[in-house]
Amino acid sequence: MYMSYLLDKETGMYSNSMRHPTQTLNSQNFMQYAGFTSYHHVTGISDPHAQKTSLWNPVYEAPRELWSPYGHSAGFPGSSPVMEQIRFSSPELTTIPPAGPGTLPSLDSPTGQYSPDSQRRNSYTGIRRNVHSSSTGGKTRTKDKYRVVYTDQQRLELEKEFQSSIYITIRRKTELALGLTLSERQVKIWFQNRRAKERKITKKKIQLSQQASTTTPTLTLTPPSLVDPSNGSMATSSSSSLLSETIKEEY
DNA sequence: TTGTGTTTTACGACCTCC
DNA sequence: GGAGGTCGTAAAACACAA
Repeated sequence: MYMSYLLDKETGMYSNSMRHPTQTLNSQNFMQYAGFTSYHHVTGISDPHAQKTSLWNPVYEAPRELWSPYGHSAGFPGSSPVMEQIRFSSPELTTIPPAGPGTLPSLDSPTGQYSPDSQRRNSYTGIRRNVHSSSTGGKTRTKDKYRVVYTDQQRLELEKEFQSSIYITIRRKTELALGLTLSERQVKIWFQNRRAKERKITKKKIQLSQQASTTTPTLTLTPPSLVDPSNGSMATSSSSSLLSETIKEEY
């Protein structure tokens, strides 16, 4: 067990975690992403596995029962009302434009200096990039612990994969690790942390809905106006940003 | 600018499954 | 026994109000 850890650390871990100035998303691949979390820059860029996603083999999905303890009802985590709201409250998850077929956006894209966050808080991104480019190889080290900041690109792809399935297969983990130049261990841990985050959000949602039901019984968790009547998914743009704001306020 | 709260990586402990 | 799961936590990175 620990052998693999060491191998990971020696090979892939932290090898590329420096946030290079050019290692950001191409502007055309970004969409407004108001409220998933303040740190995410998730959006509609081309999904290298878009076809694969649509043809996602259920075999690769984690057992459904594994979701239930964490507020996931049977089926995709988004199938419960709570999860539905959470999962599809992010514009980038509902309004991803059909991007170029099956390629990861170039990490070297010279035009990739744009992100939703950069729109919202330019000063922040500037500082942020300076921090990562000027520190010791993009790593910060205190005592014996590293904590690197993943690039927008890496987060985006990981997030998209998470939307496909909250559990990643070994194969996809390997592919993602290669594609994002992360170690498989990093991908695995990212998914673990992401699931924990999802559970946390779900828990919060449930608490709030319970509180709301006790105070205002008629209050619905998902206003009909936020649901796209055509397909039942969350509406986009303004309505989603409204919902995102709601989620954001919960923190 | 600074203090404080939140989010994001990363890890260890422990558990389950194969 | 190894791999990967959750849970809890540390600490860096970041947001934001004062």
